[in-house]
Amino acid sequence: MKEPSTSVGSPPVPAFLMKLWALLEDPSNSDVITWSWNGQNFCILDEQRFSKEILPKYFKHNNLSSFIRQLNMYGFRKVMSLESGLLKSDHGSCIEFQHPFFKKGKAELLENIKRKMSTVKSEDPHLTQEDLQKVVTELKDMKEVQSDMDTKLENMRRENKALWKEVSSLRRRHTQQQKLLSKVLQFIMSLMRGNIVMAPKRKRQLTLESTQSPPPKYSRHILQIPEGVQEEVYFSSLNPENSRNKVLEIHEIFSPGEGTSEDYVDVVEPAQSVTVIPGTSINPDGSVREVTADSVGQLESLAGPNLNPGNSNASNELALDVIQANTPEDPESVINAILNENCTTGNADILERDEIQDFLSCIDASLEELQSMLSRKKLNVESDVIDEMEIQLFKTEH
Amino acid sequence: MKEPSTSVGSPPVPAFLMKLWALLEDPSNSDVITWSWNGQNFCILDEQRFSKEILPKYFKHNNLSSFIRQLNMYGFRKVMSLESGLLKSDHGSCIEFQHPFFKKGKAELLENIKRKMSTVKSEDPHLTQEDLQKVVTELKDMKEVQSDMDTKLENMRRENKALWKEVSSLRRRHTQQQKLLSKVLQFIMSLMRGNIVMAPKRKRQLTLESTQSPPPKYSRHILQIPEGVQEEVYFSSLNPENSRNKVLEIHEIFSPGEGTSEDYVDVVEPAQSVTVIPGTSINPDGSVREVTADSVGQLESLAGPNLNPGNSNASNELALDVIQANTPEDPESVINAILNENCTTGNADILERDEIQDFLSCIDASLEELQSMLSRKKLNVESDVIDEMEIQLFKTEH
Amino acid sequence: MKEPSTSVGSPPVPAFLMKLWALLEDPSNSDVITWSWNGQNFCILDEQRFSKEILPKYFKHNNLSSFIRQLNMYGFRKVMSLESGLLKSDHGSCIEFQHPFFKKGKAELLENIKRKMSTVKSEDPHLTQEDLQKVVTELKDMKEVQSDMDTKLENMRRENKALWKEVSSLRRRHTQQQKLLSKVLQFIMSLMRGNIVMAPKRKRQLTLESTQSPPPKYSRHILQIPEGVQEEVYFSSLNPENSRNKVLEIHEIFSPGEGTSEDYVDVVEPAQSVTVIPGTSINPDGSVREVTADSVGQLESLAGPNLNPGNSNASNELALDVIQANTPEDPESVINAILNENCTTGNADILERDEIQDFLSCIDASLEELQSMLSRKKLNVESDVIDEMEIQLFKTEH
DNA sequence: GACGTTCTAGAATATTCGATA
DNA sequence: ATATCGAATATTCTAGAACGT
Repeated sequence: MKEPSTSVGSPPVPAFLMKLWALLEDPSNSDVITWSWNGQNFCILDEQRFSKEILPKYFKHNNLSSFIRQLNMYGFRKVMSLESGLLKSDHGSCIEFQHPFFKKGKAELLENIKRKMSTVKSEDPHLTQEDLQKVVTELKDMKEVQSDMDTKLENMRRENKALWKEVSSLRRRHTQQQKLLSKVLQFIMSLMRGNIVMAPKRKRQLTLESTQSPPPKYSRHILQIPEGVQEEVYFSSLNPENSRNKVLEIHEIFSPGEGTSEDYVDVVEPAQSVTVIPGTSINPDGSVREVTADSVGQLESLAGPNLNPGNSNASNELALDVIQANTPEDPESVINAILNENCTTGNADILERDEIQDFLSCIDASLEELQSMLSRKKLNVESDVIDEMEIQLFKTEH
Repeated sequence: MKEPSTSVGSPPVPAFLMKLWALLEDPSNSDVITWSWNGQNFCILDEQRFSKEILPKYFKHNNLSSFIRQLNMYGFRKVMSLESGLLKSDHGSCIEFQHPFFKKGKAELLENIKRKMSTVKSEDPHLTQEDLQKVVTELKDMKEVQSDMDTKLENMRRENKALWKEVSSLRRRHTQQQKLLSKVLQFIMSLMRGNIVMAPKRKRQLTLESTQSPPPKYSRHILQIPEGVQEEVYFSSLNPENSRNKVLEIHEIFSPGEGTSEDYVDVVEPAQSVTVIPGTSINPDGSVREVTADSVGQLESLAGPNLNPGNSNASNELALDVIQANTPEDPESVINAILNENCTTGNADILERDEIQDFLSCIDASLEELQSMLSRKKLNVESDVIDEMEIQLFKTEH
Repeated sequence: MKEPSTSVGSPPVPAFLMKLWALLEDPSNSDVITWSWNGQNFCILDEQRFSKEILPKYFKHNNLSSFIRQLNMYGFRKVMSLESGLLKSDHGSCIEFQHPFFKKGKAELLENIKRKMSTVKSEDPHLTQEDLQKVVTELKDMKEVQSDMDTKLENMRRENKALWKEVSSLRRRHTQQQKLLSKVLQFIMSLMRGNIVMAPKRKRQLTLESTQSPPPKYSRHILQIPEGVQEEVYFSSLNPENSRNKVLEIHEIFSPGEGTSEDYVDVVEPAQSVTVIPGTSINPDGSVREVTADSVGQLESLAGPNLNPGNSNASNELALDVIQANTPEDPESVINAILNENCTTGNADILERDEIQDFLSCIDASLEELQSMLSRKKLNVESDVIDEMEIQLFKTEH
């Protein structure tokens, strides 16, 4: 008959299991406790005698409950018999237990039977309550924190709205300033030229293509001006190819009838008001509206205000259109466009190039005129010229 | 002998207690189970007989353990006897139990004995524990997330501070630039007029107060320039309709093709320089300080230091004051003011007025001086001068 | 005949079901309780005998109601027979029950029969459970809130990036504009000086190095201009102290008394254009890239492409270098630098110096050239023309 | 610290009673 | 009135925990 080994090398089988095994193997106990008929389980046939006679021989007690406790501790389970719940089942009290690794004749399985661990986990249910309280407290704290953060966020959103508005305003003003500056430049240049051109005979010469003088050496020189020098851009507007009439146009521009300055804002605004605020957009009319991520608003470009005077005035709009075309409905992409837009490339260069060209040709023209003029005589500013000017002014202001 | 009542009115005493009481009161059981010597506890003298003979007579089972379970359920405790630890005390196995409200002869106390609640809560403690663990884990995660977000927020706050400062700086510079530009314009205008006035015969008239000619219509007239039309202020005087000189060029400048009127806003814009940062304000001197929502700080304007020269130095302050007056202590409202501020209205006009005044008086003064100067000598612009000028331009662009 | 197994691995079938099954399988009970004709249900044929004879053999009671209670507990339902509506059909009182998983011969279905849960729970665990549920719900809510906030944050980050880029662009353009303006001023100045200096006697003096006359007071004067007063730089050359014309006015304008350098910063400002965005930096070329707090990137300046014409093209780089030197690797500190940057100090002076030098030399050169040019021809502006203009002006201002 | 003994508690099912629809 | 259910108690089996070895 196989005996469970307590040899070294293998984990020692607990004493209880060894005793239980021995207890069952002892034929002298077979009328009190024995394997079940198929050797799968074991049965305590006489509870009374077992506890009072057998148990003390193997253990330090005579309590069936203690024995059962041990069985449970090692994972044994009671086998429910049909007659378990009988009202008058006085005698057939067969207490049957079972364990997957406790089978008759299979002593080698015993080492698989593990005692349940001490379950050292303090007072779970009790602590749970305390912990839950802590959790609730923390939750409350976190909620406050969240609330604070949300407030901060909202404040920053407002800040940013204001910032965008401010930047938009700055941009607008800058554009206008730029235009003003351009005008001053033009004015200065025309003044110079004007003084020259003013000569009665010279008027004709303003037509660009019709000069007989040698092409301006200067212009050649000017052409060598390194690009990237934006300043030159602005001068481009100075050189109307054949400017003779311009004035009329200006006139219109400057006299919007009532001419309250605010009127200009509106009229103007649409064109440059291209500003995009993520989460916020500034409408063409200057009003700010929110653009939630969810309700994607319309894209708007940051494309700077066009200062393009003269003929190159469409360049910025162009750039804008490009962006808008790409992302007509997606603010995200607009933002991305802004963020990814290479400032050193793209429209800037284009503009610059154009402007430079413009500028240079302007200067060429001016020089040409100057040359031709100067070649003949001094400049005389004649009264009729002024006359014309004033008349012009008068009209426009109306 | 008193019998525990099951009468109405008082909470019914559980069957177990009634049975236990009856069981102890029955003298026929006294050799198996009985009150202790002092009537404070009760003892099971013969475990075997008790479970197999007595119990079935009172309960639906014959298990001592079930009986003990009930005792425990009602709060009874086992009384540890001295011989409990003895190994061979098989016979004196007196199982003794006790309960504060279970005393011999005190049946009225029985109703104080409460069965322990069912504690049936499915898998509450177990699942609760697991769930609570999950909750705690999530809480920790969320805390980290919160922390991260807070950091991000703080960074953005700093960013925005810098942004505001930057924008403030830009605005300030823009304003100054604008002023500079205005002055240039003034200068140009006065120059032009100066040149004109230079005419020998006309000199007189330019002196404002000391002319025999009609009183200075100009100054008077100038003052009548319609407000709000700043551009016209600056340039209107320059371009008489039919003038063939300057005007031409200027003309071009002013007509950037499509000629959106937006260009004009800028000139007026300076008035807008009142900006407030929520949570952050930029002091007039450019320093940034924090304004928490709690400790509402004072609103302050981004309006750069006023460089207003001459008499119009109060214009910016004016605009600022307006806003501050409205919202002297509430940054929120200031932000709102910015956001809702109607770009086409407001202080702009005020400023304009001032600026115009300023401008006009400046011009007046300039003219005066020019007159007096010019009265002595005459300016001659020679053609080669122009030449040089262009050369000069070329050089600088290098 | 199949017997319901109590083997391991499968959830144990409750005793009640086992007993019920055994009870029905026992032919000795067939006259009291049995399967229905089709094996779908089972019937209690004799209520009396069933409860009083059969039940006690299987259960701890003899109450039909208790048995039925158990049936209900396990989901059995009574089958309403046709005679159910009959008034006195006591004899054929066939009590029939049914369960979808309780079918004759289908013992394997028994394990699908589940007892209804106890439903009752004590207060403590119950509340704990509810509380935990609340906590879990709150946690979920908070997570959503967090997610929302994170989204908002991200949007704002993008916004700010765009803002920074925009501001950078504005700054760049402003700087360029400023330079343009400076040139205009220079030009005007040289023009003026030309005009004035044009006076035969004055020419000599303008030549800087080669004059026999007293050294150019202008240049000297200019050099003496207190630093930090940039405005004066630009114009100082214009107004030799005693010049009585325009220049004076301009002068005043540009020197706002105390003349803290900050006022001039703007003119000079380009140097300050070093701005760093926490979490985001704008490269010199204007592109924006992210700078995480972790991987601290390099500070970079917003300083637009340097448009510095002439010799002063290094000014911007200079300023940038200064800041970078201070905080070569720490974006935080850069931000701080921006925030704490004293607008009235620092690099501005440096730049100014350079610019001034540049400017002055430019002007000197211009003057020289102008002188030499003007010495040859003269421009005559005739008075009557001027007259007309002024009249015109008067009119237009209407 | 693992194991053993004991007492008590947990948990599921079982039994009973009464409420409810 | 019946069928189902709620709830308290009861019974059983298993687990927790204290204490000792």
